[in-house]
Amino acid sequence: MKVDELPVDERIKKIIRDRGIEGLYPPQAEALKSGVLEGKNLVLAIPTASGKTLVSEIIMVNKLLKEGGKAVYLVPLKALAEEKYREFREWESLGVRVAVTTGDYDSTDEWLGKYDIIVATAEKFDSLLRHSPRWIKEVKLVVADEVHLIGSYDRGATLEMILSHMLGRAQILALSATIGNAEELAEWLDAELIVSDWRPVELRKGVFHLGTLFWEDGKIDRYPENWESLAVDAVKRGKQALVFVSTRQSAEKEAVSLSSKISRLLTKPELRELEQLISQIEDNPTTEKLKMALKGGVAFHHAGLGRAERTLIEDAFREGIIKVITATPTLSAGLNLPAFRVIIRDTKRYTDFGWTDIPVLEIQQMMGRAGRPKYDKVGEAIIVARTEDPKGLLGKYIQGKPEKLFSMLANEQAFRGQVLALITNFGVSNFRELIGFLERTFYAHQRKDTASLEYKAKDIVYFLIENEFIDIDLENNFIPLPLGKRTSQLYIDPLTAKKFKDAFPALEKNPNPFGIFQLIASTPDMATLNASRREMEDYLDLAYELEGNLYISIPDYEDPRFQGFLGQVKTAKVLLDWINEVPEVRIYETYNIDPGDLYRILELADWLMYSLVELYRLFEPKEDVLNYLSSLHLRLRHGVREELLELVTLPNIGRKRARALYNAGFRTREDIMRAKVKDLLEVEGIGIKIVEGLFKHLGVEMPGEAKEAEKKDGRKKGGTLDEFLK
DNA sequence: TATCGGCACCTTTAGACAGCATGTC
DNA sequence: CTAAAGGTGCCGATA
Repeated sequence: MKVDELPVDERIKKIIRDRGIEGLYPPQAEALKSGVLEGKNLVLAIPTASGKTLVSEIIMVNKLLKEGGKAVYLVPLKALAEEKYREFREWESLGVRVAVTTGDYDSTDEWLGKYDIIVATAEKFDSLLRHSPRWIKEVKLVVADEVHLIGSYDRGATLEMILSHMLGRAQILALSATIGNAEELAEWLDAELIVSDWRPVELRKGVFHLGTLFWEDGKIDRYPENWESLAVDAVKRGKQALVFVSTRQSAEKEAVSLSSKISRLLTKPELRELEQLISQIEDNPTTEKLKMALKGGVAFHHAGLGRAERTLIEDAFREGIIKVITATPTLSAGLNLPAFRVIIRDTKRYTDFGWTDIPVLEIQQMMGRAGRPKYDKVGEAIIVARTEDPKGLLGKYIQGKPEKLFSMLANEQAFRGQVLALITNFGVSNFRELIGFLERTFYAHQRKDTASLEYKAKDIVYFLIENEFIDIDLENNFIPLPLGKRTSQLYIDPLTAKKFKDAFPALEKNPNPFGIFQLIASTPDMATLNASRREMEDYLDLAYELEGNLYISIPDYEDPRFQGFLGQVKTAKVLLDWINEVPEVRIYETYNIDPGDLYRILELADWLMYSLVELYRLFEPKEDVLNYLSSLHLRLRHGVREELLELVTLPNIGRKRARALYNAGFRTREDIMRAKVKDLLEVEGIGIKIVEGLFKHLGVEMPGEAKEAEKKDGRKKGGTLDEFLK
């Protein structure tokens, strides 16, 4: 189908043609002819990179131009939200205003009212629904990207609830990977269904076993026995490869190993570019290995890397500077990062239940990464059989069908929060109405019988009443209580809120960081570290040493919570180090964690600490305790001791610069306002740009001497910070 | 007696969403 | 519930 023939606004066609697109892919054309443009719901199950985004763009913009209102685009990852936001902004030339909102970004509900397309993570939109801003009723279209995540154990329920809420209130466009029961999903959504495996780049799939590569069409290629030759071969042919493995350690090891083989194939300019790349990376134990691998044009990619490193690697791979990435599943569902050849080294994964086969759906998504649309005629996806039977892998993952999707609404933790929200935020005022709502869900559609779900809902309602989240009157009507409302808005698990509430009496008597951090770490919303076998004794000792500061009693060795408790102690200790200004690198070394792990822990602890303070407010707070908690929250956010809290509010001043300033004698805002530029520049980490920012913020005129100082800037600074850290 | 190599046993294991008020090193 | 790689520590052999 030609773009010109599209039954949409002329301005849309022009923008598409300006992108260099003249014709639509068959599945795109089919989708647009399905009736979506007339307002019908649609489930579109087609491979990644076959143009789902363009279809949704056309549908969104056409609807907005025709009817006004708003479109919401839901994604599963924050990084994906940013990516889509950048893409959609192209439509701003038509007067369509685009916004992103995730936990990282702006959240003032009414602020979003000014925008037409809102890109959001599912959880963020769920949270927005709970706050019910006025503009919600203007939402006329919801696009759910990666809708198959409805079947994800921990996050599926959220998506399912959003769609249950919006079904009938807005048009729904559900974008899915190929799944086993797309019809079922479409029936539920009262939607047209389009399934296709058409791809813009041909995909060849095969299994590699001991040097033999069995293609699905029966052809056979021979390689050296080690699977690494597949990656080396791709680079030899001037292409790139993506290698999926199951553990971080493997990713790092294989990256370094491949690097030595691939560096020989690189040209001088390529090596120089890599050197340049390496010089941009900050030093820590994790990046040391990364740098080693990068010397040969290879990188590993996993959640232990910091954000800066991740984006650096992704960008350099897109530009072709990096030839091979070895990755854990971080990359399997995330960003758009295709490569000529995808090599799947592992098809098993470690979970809470031990080692399990990775679902067909996920392996197929990894394989779908093969082939760069503008550069390759074909893409190759190869599964490596090491100990497995190659025929079995071929049958299961290449010729086999992906799994069916199952509703995960009944997942206890997710359901608990959703039931609470229905009562406190969505006006469900008795059990009958609750059941009424549940009957609209995918769970009900799929299972027909909602008896077990009702049973669970009843248990949760009792739990909520017993713990004063809600009340129930004589006519069995639900009455939301402040604890329930706040818990739902804070978006924390009711169980987390209960733990906080139960701890308040003890906390009031002895507010202290260790006890509070252990409490936070014991919460189901927190990702805790695990104490390794050899660390166990250390953390047990620490727990006994600080026993008086804990708000719980230390579990017995035989207690099933024992192992978890030690992990909580370890997590609490990391947080303790953080607020005592222990340098990051030392934290990585001491606790054997990666930068990404620390970032994650801090992000969660910050959110939960805020929630703790907010909930404490509801229970006749004592002034001094409240102040203590607020101050501890700030220390946690900035990673500083109490005395730096004032400095750290200044722009561009974090824990390091604040400490350097403080030790150099600049202890308050006034100190800085009175300071000479020359003296400030003496402080480690403070350059002319920072001083300008500080003075601007404080409303101080920049004296003329500053220009002169700028020339001198760059020489060695006094080592105040190092001195402190000794 | 110090050092090395082999071998059996032990240990460990992916990822990432949410609040709020504005700017890290 | 369904594994496999890397690390650790012991043992004995060797110089």
